[in-house]
Amino acid sequence: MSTVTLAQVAKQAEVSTATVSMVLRNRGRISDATRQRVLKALDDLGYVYNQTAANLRNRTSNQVGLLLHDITNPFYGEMTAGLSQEMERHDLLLFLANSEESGERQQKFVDSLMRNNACGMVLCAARETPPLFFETLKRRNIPAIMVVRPMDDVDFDFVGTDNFLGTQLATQHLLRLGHTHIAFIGGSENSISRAQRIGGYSSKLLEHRIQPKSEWVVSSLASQSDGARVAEELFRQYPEITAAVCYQDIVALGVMQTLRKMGRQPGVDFALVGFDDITEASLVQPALTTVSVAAKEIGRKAGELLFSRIQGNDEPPKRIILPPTLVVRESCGFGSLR
Amino acid sequence: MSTVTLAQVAKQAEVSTATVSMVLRNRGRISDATRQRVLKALDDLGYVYNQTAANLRNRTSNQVGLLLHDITNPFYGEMTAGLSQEMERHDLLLFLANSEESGERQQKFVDSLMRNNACGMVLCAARETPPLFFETLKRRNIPAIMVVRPMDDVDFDFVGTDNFLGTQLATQHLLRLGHTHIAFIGGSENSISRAQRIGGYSSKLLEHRIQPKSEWVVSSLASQSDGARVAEELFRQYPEITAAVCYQDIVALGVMQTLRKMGRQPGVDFALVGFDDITEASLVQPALTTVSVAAKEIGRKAGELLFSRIQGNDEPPKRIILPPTLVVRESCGFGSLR
DNA sequence: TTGTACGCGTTATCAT
DNA sequence: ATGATAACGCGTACAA
Repeated sequence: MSTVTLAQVAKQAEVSTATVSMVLRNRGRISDATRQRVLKALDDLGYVYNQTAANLRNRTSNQVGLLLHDITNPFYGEMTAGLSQEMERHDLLLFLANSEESGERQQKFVDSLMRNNACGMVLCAARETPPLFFETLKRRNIPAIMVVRPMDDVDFDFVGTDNFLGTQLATQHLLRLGHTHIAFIGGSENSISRAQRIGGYSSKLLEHRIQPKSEWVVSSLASQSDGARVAEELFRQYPEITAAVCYQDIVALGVMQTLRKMGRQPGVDFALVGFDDITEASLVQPALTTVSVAAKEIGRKAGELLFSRIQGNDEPPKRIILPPTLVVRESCGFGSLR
Repeated sequence: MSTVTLAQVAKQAEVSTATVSMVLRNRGRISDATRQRVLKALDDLGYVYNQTAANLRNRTSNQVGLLLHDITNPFYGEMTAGLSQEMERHDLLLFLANSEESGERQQKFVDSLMRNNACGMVLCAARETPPLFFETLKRRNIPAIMVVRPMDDVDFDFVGTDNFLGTQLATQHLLRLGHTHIAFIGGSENSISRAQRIGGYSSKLLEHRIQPKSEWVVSSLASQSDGARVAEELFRQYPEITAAVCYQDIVALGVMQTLRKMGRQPGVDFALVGFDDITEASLVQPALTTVSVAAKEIGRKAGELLFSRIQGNDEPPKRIILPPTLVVRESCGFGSLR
C-alpha cells in the first residue's frame, strides 16, 4: 500500500504531472486520448489523491470546524446533522469539538483549526467567552458563523432562532386557554437567549394587561433534575400558578415530574409549554406542547452561509433568525379555545 | 494577517529553520539563549504553525474520522462526547460524518479520510454495508475501530456493549419476579445486535427450563409507533403474556402505549424491560426498568484503543465488550423477590 | 546548529 | 490546440 504519487501516474501514462493534475480536476484542455491514458494509469496504480499536498500548495483546505458546548444535547445533535449534510454537499470535511463550556478547550480548538488551515468554522461559543476570543478571531480573517447563542457583536454572521417570538407564541397559547397565572422556568441568569425568551413572555403578558411577577421567573440548569428542583420550590411557594413557559424542553420534563409528585396533572390541571422540540417532547406522556426551532435548519442555514463566505461572499455580516413555530400537543390540555 | 513562515521567524531570530523547528517541537538540544531568541521572534511575528506542511512532510496527520449513522440519536451523542474527550487529550482532531445509513455517503467519507491522510477512524458502519467496504478498508492499512454494531469480521478492533449479558440481566429480573410468559419485542430482523439480545433472552429462559417460543419473538422498527403496533398484534393473539424484554427503550415506550390501550397496566399486571437507558426511560410513567450501556465509555474506550493503534500498537485485533447494567425502576412492579 | 533535499500537487510560463 | 517544465507552498530531518 505504498503511496502512489502523481509523478508515478504521469510516468505510467507517459505524460507530465501537469497533465495528470489537469485531468484530475477537469481543468485546462486535454485531448480525449491522453485523458483516457491518464485515467487508465490512475486506475491501474490505484492512485489516492493527496489532499494535504494540494492544500499546502493552495494555502487553503476543505476543512471546517464545528464547536459546540454539548453534543449530548439532542438539539445540537440535530443541528450538527443539518450542518453535516450541507458540508457533505460541498465536499467539505467537518471537524467537531465539544467545549463543554470550557473557554480553554474552545480556544484550543480554534487554534488547532488555524494551524490546520481550516477554511471556516461554525461556533456556538462557551458561555463565559472572553471578548478577546472574538477580537482575535476577527483578526484571523477566517469565515466564522455564530449559531444559536445570540451575540451582541455585530461583526459576526449569526444564525439562530427568534427567541422572543417563540415565547410570545407559547405565552399567547396559554393566555388563550384562559391562564393568567403563568410562570417562566429555566435558563441560566446570564444567558442572552433567556433574556430574549423572558422578553417574549413578559411582553405578551403585558399586552394582555397582566403584570409579570419577577418571583415567578426562575432560573435553572439545563437538566431535567434541576428543572424539577426549581419547579418544586416555586410551586410550593406559589400554588396559584396554573401554567408555565419553560426555557427548554428538558426543563419542562423536569417540571412534569414535579407536578406529578405534587399530585397535579400536566395537561389537566396545569399547562406546560417547552422550547426546542426535542424528540422526547413527543414521546413523553402527556406529549409536550413546545416551541419548535428546527435545529436541523439552523445547521443547514449556517452551512449555506459559511459556504458562501468561503466562496468569497463579502457582504456585511448577516443575522439569520429563523422563525419558530408552536407545536401544540397535550401538555396544555384541550382547551375549548383551540 | 499574511502567513508568517518558519523561514521568516528564522531570519528574524538569526538562526536556521531547523533550529526554529526544533524549538517548536522541543526536540534536540538547543541552548537556552537561542531558544529565548526564537521564542521571542515567534511571538513578535505572530507565527502560526502550519500543520499542513508538517503533515505533508511526515506523511501522516493528527486527524481521525468518526462515522455514525445517526448523530441525532442521544446514544451516539454521548458516545461522540466520550470519543471527543479522548481525542482532545491526545491533540487529535475529529472529523465527523453522518452516513444516515447510506453506504454511499459512508464510502465517500472514508475515501475523503484517505485523501486527507487521516491517521485513524472510528466507524459505526451503515446497516447494509457491502463486505467489499471492509475488505478495501483492511487493505488501506489505517487503524479503524468499529463500534456499537457487532461485527463478525474479526480482523477489526471492536468496542461495544454486551448485548447478550444485557438481555440476560433483563430476563433474569423478570424470571425472579415470577414471570414465565415473557416475550421479546423489537429490533430489525437482520441485526446482529438483535440476535445477541435474543440469545441472552432465550438462554436465560432455557436455564430456567422454559421453552422460548418463536411466536413470542417479534421484530419492529426503531420507533415508538411501530413498537406499539407490533405489541398490539402480539398481545391480541397471546393474552397470556405477562412480561416482555424489549430490544430498545423506544420500542418499550410503544409497548406501554399499547398496554394502556388494551386496559393493562405496565408495572402492575405487566412487566416491561427496555434497553439503552435513554433519558425518556426515567421520565415515563411508570419509569422504565432498562439495561444501561455506558455510551460515553464506549467512546472513550474506542478513543484509547485507536490512539494506541496510531502509536503503533500492533497486537491482534481486540474486542472490548463493556458490561451493561440493569437499572431497576418501576415498569416491572415491585415484586417481593427483588 | 546549519544547509538543504524532500514530501507532493499546482499553475504560470514556455514549447510544439 | 496540447502538453511540458519547473518554481513553489512550508516544515522536517539527516549529513555535515
